[in-house]
Amino acid sequence: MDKCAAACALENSKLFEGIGEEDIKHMMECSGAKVKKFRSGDVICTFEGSADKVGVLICGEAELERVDYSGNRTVLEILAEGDVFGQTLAFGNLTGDMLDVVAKSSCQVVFIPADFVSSRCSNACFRHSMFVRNMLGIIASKARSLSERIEVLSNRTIRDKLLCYFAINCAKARSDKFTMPFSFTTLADYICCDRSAMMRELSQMKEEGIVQIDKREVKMAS
Amino acid sequence: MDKCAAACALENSKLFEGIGEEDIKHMMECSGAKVKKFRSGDVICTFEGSADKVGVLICGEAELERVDYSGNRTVLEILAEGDVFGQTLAFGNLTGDMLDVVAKSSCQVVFIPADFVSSRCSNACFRHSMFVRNMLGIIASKARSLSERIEVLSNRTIRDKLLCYFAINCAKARSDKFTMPFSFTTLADYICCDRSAMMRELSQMKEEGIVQIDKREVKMAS
DNA sequence: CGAATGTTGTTGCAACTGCAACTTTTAAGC
DNA sequence: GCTTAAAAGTTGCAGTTGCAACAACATTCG
Repeated sequence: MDKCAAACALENSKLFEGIGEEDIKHMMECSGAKVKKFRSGDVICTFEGSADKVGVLICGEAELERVDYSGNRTVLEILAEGDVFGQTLAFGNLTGDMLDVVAKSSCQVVFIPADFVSSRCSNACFRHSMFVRNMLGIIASKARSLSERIEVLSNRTIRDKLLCYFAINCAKARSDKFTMPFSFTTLADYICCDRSAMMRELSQMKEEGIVQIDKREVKMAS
Repeated sequence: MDKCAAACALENSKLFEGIGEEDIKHMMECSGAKVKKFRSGDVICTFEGSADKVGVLICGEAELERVDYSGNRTVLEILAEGDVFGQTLAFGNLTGDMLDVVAKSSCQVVFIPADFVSSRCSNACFRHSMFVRNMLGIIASKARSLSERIEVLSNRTIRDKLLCYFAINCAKARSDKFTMPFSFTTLADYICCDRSAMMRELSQMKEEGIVQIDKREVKMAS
């Protein structure tokens, strides 16, 4: 038995916030949604001929990854509990690269047919509008985090990307320090640059006294 | 009189799709939304102490721009008719840089208090849920275009960024060519690199016969 | 425990890119 | 139609970055 299955249930998800257990059950039937479980390393979803479903990560951690023609892996998105992914919402995979969502720990995922979200519920579920409203909140926060990443990526040098990323996270923590949610290897993917080049830049910044780094805690000089 | 004011009205916006003219009028009052007009060059919105409003570009073109501490202008987003912007949805302006939405032509914008979108309508408007559903569609398409840009930016070299951008747009046009919606100067901002460096790369690519460029029409070699 | 796997940290070098400083073309405004 | 501003197109150069190839830790797991 994995932790995930025991600890989490549908009613804890942002998606069903404010909706009673009974109603959720009814909606799951009404929409034709399905819950699936995955183990760390499993491919949750590939953007190939997949039907138009929306996936919601109920619990666990996952990543949306791209593998381009020359084999480079890029983390396009880091997905946490409550995050949404899906063909309609994300990438149309227009470039032909491999694109998939991979579990980074034990995961539980709900797949909901996209038309249930966007159309009127044909069964006229009582809670349907609440569900749409919750979905709105989730996607809005997704848009926020995408925007945030673009803000980081819009910087032209590695140093500026790092400073921007650090500044944003310090601001979030309302402090001059914060703890990175992932490894430096993943950070390099997140800011889209070579890991060794990033490490070189980090070393220099440490030497110049701009930042202090202890494990995954980053502290910026005032 | 500018074209914009004559040609467009609220009911043509995606936001009010499927909602009757009368209902729209009622909702506008109910929500406390306001319509404002802008001319090319006007600053539509600054992300300073602004209240929590959602802006919808009803007609015209605008850009979300950032000006960093050293004066570099970056186009963070290109906004077209029906696009949404706002503090909650976009950047929290955590880095302290200047951030504003600037009109690129005559524009009409609706400002809607954010709580009207996310909360239950206290007046229990009949069309409120339809409105939320439309907003969902708009934000989802925004998330899509943000994702698309991240896909472009995640490439490490200018050449790969260009190829990615071209590939996506050819795929959208279902053709081996497409017409750029903006200038090369703006494209450089969009892919976040130096314009002259981009032009240099483009020249080389033309020489190598990878692409053909005529004005704003880009054609890729099969 | 020891092996295997993943993360951190470094370095040399060639290639790429940002910057500055121009000229030439287009487009826009009066 | 003329003036002005914006966009396109070039180039040299110095500084940055990607790439390849390691070494040193750290973690996980049978």
